[in-house]
Amino acid sequence: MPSPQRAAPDGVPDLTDSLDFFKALANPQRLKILGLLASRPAVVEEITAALALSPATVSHHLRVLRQAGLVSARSDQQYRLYELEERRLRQMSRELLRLENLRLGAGPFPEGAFERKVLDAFLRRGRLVGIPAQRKKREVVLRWLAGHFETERRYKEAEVNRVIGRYHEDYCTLRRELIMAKLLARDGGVYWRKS
Amino acid sequence: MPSPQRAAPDGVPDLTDSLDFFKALANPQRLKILGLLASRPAVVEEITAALALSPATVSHHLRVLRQAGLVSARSDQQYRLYELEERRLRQMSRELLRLENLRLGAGPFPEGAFERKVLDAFLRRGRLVGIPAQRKKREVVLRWLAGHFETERRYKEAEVNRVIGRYHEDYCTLRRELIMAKLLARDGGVYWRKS
DNA sequence: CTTTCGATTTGACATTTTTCGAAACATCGA
DNA sequence: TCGATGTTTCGAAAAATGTCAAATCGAAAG
Repeated sequence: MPSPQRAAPDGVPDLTDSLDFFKALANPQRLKILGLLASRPAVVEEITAALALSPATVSHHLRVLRQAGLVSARSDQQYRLYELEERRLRQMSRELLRLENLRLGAGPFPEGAFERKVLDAFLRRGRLVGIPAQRKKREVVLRWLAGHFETERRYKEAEVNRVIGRYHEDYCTLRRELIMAKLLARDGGVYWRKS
Repeated sequence: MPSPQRAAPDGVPDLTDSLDFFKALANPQRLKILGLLASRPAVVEEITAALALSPATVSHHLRVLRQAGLVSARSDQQYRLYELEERRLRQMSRELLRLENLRLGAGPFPEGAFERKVLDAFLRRGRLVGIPAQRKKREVVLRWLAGHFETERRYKEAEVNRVIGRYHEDYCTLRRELIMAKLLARDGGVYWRKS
C-alpha cells in the first residue's frame, strides 16, 4: 500500500504520494529493475546479476519501489520474490492524465501573490510611493486604485481627483491612466467605475 | 522538444527520455509549478511569488521541465511566458501503460545471467568443482549437465556414468539428481534425456 | 545611450541520493 | 545444533541535486 498514513483529506490527491511515485521512477537502475520484473517476478540475486550492482544496493532500490507501491514482495523459502504491481502503474497513468488533480494538489493559483508583491513594493503607509513603469505592475496598481471607487456611482472630476489624491499627489496622471486602462469611464465631466 | 538527439533506434523507446521525464516530476517544487501552469500560463515572476523561491531557482526548475518536454516557453516583451505541454503528459501516460516498452527499454531479461554466475562459481576448466546445496543453484548445474546428453538417444547406465564422469567424479549422485529433477528418465537399465 | 527590469547563467554551498562493505537477520540443509 | 545462503540494515564515501547571491544577458523605458 502506498503510504496510507498520509492520505490527503477528502478527494484532494496527496502530492506526497505522487512524489514518491515519480521519485521511485527517477533512477535508471530502478527503471531497469521494473523492466526486468515486467517479464516475470524475480529474486534479489537475479536482479543483482542482471544489473551488476551489489545485493545491498538492489535491496535498497527494491525498498524504494515497494514504498512507491510499484512492486510487492513474497517470501519463498530463504528467497524473496519481487513482483511488479501493474495495478499501480495503471492507476498512476490515469492520475497523470487528470490535470485537475495536479491543479488541486498544488492548490489554486494564488491569484493575488504577484499583485500583493507589487503593492508591497509601491505602498508605504497606505499611500503610493511611485507609479510603476512596467505595464504589468502598473496595471496592478491601477486595479487597486480603481477598487477605491464605488461601483454604480457617478463622480465629478473634482471628486475623482480627491479620491486619487488620498493615495498619490499626481492625480492627474493617474486619472488619465485609469481611463486608458478602461477602469474608469468618462462622459463629459462625469466619471464612473467600469468592469 | 524531448531530446531528439538521443532517440533510440527503431521503435525501442529511449530509457533516457523516460528518465528525464520522471526526474523532472520527482521534485515537489516542480510538481507545484506544473500545478500552477495547469490553471493558466504564467511568467517566471508569478511563479516565484507563488512558491517563495528565488527567481534563479524557479528558472532552473523551468529549464528542467522544458528539457523534459513538460512545458514550453514563449517570449513576450521582456517577459517569458511558460505554458504546460499537455500533449506530453498524455503521451507519457500512455507510455506508462505499455509495460512492453519498459521491458524493451531495459532490454530482455538476461535469462542466463544468474545461470552464468552459478556456473562460473562451480566450473573450473570445464569440470564441476562441487555440487551446489541450494536447490536453485543445483538446478542450474543439473540443467547444464543434462545439456550434454543428446535428445532422442537412449543411453545405457555405463554411458550415462561416463558422460557425467567427464565433469565430476561423483557420477552416482549426479545421475540420481538428474532423475529426481526429471531431466533424465529411466526405464530398466536404459536412460534418455527429457524435456 | 543609459538605466531599469525580468530572466538566465555561474559559482558556491548544503542537502539528498546512490553505492558498497560489513554486520546482522532469517531460513534452509546437514 | 551448526554452517551456509539469501536478504536486509547500518555506516560512510561519492555523486547528484536544490538553492541562492552575484554576474550577465536582452528587451523596454526614459
